Amino acid sequence: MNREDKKRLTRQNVLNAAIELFAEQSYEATTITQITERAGIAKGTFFNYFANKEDLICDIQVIWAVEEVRRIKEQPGLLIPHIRYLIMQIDKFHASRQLMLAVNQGIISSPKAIRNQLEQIDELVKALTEVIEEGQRRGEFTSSLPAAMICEIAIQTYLGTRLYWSMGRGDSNLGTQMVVTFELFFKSIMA
Amino acid sequence: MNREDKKRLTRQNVLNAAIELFAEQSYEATTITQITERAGIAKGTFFNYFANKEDLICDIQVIWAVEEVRRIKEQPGLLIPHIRYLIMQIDKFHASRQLMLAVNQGIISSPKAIRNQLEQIDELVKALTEVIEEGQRRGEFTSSLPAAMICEIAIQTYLGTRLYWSMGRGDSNLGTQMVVTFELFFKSIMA
Amino acid sequence: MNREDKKRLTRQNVLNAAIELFAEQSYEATTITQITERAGIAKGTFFNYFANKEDLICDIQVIWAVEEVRRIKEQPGLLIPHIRYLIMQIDKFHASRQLMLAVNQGIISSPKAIRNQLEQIDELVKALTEVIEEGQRRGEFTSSLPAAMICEIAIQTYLGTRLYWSMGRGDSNLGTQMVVTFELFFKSIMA
Amino acid sequence: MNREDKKRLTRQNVLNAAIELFAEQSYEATTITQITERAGIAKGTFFNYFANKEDLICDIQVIWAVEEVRRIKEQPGLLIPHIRYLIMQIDKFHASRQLMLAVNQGIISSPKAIRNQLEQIDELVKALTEVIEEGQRRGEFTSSLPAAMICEIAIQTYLGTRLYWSMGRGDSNLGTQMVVTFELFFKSIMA
DNA sequence: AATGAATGAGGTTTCATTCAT
DNA sequence: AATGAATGAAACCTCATTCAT
Repeated sequence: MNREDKKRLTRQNVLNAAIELFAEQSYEATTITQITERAGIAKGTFFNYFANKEDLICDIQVIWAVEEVRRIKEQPGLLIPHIRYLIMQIDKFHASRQLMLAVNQGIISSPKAIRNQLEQIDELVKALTEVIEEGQRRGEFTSSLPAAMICEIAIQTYLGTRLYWSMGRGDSNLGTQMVVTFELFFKSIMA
Repeated sequence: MNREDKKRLTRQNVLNAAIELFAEQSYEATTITQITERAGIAKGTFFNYFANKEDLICDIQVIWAVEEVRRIKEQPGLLIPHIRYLIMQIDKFHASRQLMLAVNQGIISSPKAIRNQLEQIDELVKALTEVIEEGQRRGEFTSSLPAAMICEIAIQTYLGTRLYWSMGRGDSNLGTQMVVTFELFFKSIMA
Repeated sequence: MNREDKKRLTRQNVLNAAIELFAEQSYEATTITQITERAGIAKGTFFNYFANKEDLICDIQVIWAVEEVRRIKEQPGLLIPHIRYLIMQIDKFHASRQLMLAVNQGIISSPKAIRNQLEQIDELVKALTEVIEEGQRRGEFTSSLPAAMICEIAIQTYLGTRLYWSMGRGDSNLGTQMVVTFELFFKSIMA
Repeated sequence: MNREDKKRLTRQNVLNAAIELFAEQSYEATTITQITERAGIAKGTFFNYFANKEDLICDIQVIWAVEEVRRIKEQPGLLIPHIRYLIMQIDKFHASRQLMLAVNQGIISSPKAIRNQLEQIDELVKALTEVIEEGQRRGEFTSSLPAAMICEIAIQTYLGTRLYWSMGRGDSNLGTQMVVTFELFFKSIMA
C-alpha cells in the first residue's frame, strides 16, 4: 500500500470514528480527543486532515445525490416515479436518528458550516429546478407556480422531514416517512 | 413594586438579553457571562433564575399558538382560511433569521431541550389533529390519509420552512414563505 | 480586608510570580501554568487579571521614571547632577541580568508589546526633551543639535546599555555601567 | 554541480527563506514548517541542515565586520573617518526594521543564541580595542578612559541604536541614525 | 437576593521532531 | 539525501459553576 492510499485510509478512519461518535452522543458533545482516541491516532494527526470539527462535518455531509437528480430529466415518460425511487434510497444514507440529529446540529452550528450547506443546496436547487421545468413542459407538473419555487418547497419538505424524524418522531424508518410526506407533496404539484 | 414583581422583571430582563445575543451571534456562541453583562446583573444571579443555558432556551420557545389552534375547530364554514390566518401571524413572533437560527440551534442542542420541544409538539399535534378531523368530517380535507399523519406532515412542513428560512433562503419575510408553502400543502390535503 | 484589596493582592501575587520566573528562566520559557502554580492560584484566575502573557509584561514594565524626569527641569543650577542621580537609581529597579533579559525579550516579543513600549518611550521623550531644552536655554547643553535628537540618543544609550548588560557584559552592577556610559554621553552634549 | 555545491545551495536556500519570513513576521512567529514551505523542501530536510531554529539564527547573524575593523588601525592619519565610513556601510546589511527586530529577538531568544552572540561580540571587542588603543597612542582619542571601556560603550551604542530603530523609531534609514549617534559618541571620546 | 472572584476541568490548537519509506 | 505522515507533549484559553461575602 503506498503513501496516498494510507492517507486516504487514515482520513476515512477519522471520518468513521466521528460518525460513530456523532451517532452515539451528538455533534456538540463529541470532542476531537474522543474522535482521535476512537480512530486510534494521535491528537495532532487529526489536524493534518481537518482544520477543525466544522471542517469535518462538511465532509460527512449528507450526499445530496445531485448527480442522480440531474439524470432524472433525461428519463422518458413520467418523472415522479424516478423521484420517488430516489427518495426511497434516502434511508440508505441516514443510518440513525441520533446521527441525523448530529448532522442537523452540525450544519447549523457555525456560519462556515451553514455557508457550506447553502452551497450544496444551491447546486441541488439548480439540478432539481431543471427536472421540475422538464416536468412542467411535459405537463406532468402544474405550471401555476414557478419551477424554482416548487423546488425550494421540495427541499424545505425534505429538511423538515429529516429534522422532525431526527428528533424522534415519525415512522421508525426515515425512508418511509419521506415517501409518505412526498406523496402528499406530489399531489400538490401535479398538473 | 413587590418582591415577586421584581423577580419576574429580572427574569424577563435576562431572557431579553439572551434573545438579543442569540439574534446577534448564535446560540452556541452566546455565553452566560455575555447574557449577564447585557442584562446588567452579576453572573451569580443568573443561576438564581435558570439552572443553565438549556433551561433558558426552553423559556424562549417559540409560541406554538396551541390555544389559537384549538379554537379553529369551533369555527363554522371552511377551516383553511382560519389556519391560513394563523400562519400569516407567524412572522410576528419570528423576528430575524439569526434569531430563528439560534432557536433552531437551541432546540436540538441537548436531549433536554429536545424533550421539551417534543412535549410542545405533542400538545400541538393533539390540538391540530382535532382540527383536521373536524375538517375531514366536514368534507373539507381528504380522508384518504389519517388525520394524525396529515398533522405530522404539517408540522414537518412548518419546521422545514423555518429551518430553511433561518439558513438564509426563501422570501425575506418568513410569513410570506410560510403562506406560499402552505398553499401548496392545503392543495394536497383538500378533498 | 475588603474585596478590592484582595484583588490587588492577587494581581500583585501573579506579577511577583511572573517576575520570579522570568528572572529564573526567560520570558519565552515561562508559561502561564508555571506562573499560576508559583502564585498558588488556579489557571483560570490568571485570565481574570490578564488577557495573556503579553498583557502581563506591560505591567512589569520598567518604571521609566517619567515623573522624576519632569521635575528635573524645575531644579535651579546645573541639570546634569540631577539626571546623573536619577540614572544611579536605575539598578534599584533592575534586579538581575536574567530579569532584564526577560524584560528585553518581553518588550520586543510581539507587536502589541512593542506598541506599548513605544507609547512609554513617547512619554519619556516628551518629558526629557523639555529638560534638555531647558538645559540648552541655560547654556548647559550644546545647541548644535535639536533637543529632540539628543533626547532620542539618550534613550538609545539607555536601551543599549540595558541590553548589553542583560546579555552578561559590562559591570556587575547595572547602575555603575549606566553612570559610566552616561558620563561619556554628558561630555558629548555639554556646551 | 557536485554534491557539496548542491548542499551549500540548499542550505543557503533555507537561510534565505528564513530571512524573508523573519522580515515579514518575526522570529518567534516563524515556524520551521513555514521555512521549509518557503524554501520548497520537505520538513524533514530542514533537520539535515540545522538542529533547530536557534541554530539557524546563529547563521543569519549580522556581519560584525570584524575584518574591516582590524584593518582600520593600519591606516595612517585620523582613524575616525575610517570608522565613520564603516558605520555608514551598516544599512547595507540591515535591510528592514522588521528583519532587524527579528534578529534582535533571535539573538536573545535562547541561552545558546546569546552565547553565540557573546562570542561574536568578544571578537569584535578585541579588534576594536586595538583600534582605540592605537587612536589613544596617536592622541586622537582621550586616554582618560581605558580603551576596553570605550570599546564596550561603542558596542552598547551600536546595539541601542539598532534596537531603538528596529522598534520603529529614529531616522527611516538606519545608517543615518547610526552616523548621527556616533558623531556624538566621537565627540565624547576625542582627546 | 445579589455579587463576582476563584475555580479547574477540559477544550482546541501548535509545532518541533521522529522515522519508515 | 529527501520525504512528509505521524506523533504527543504542552501550550493557550474558555466558561459554567461555586461560594464566601
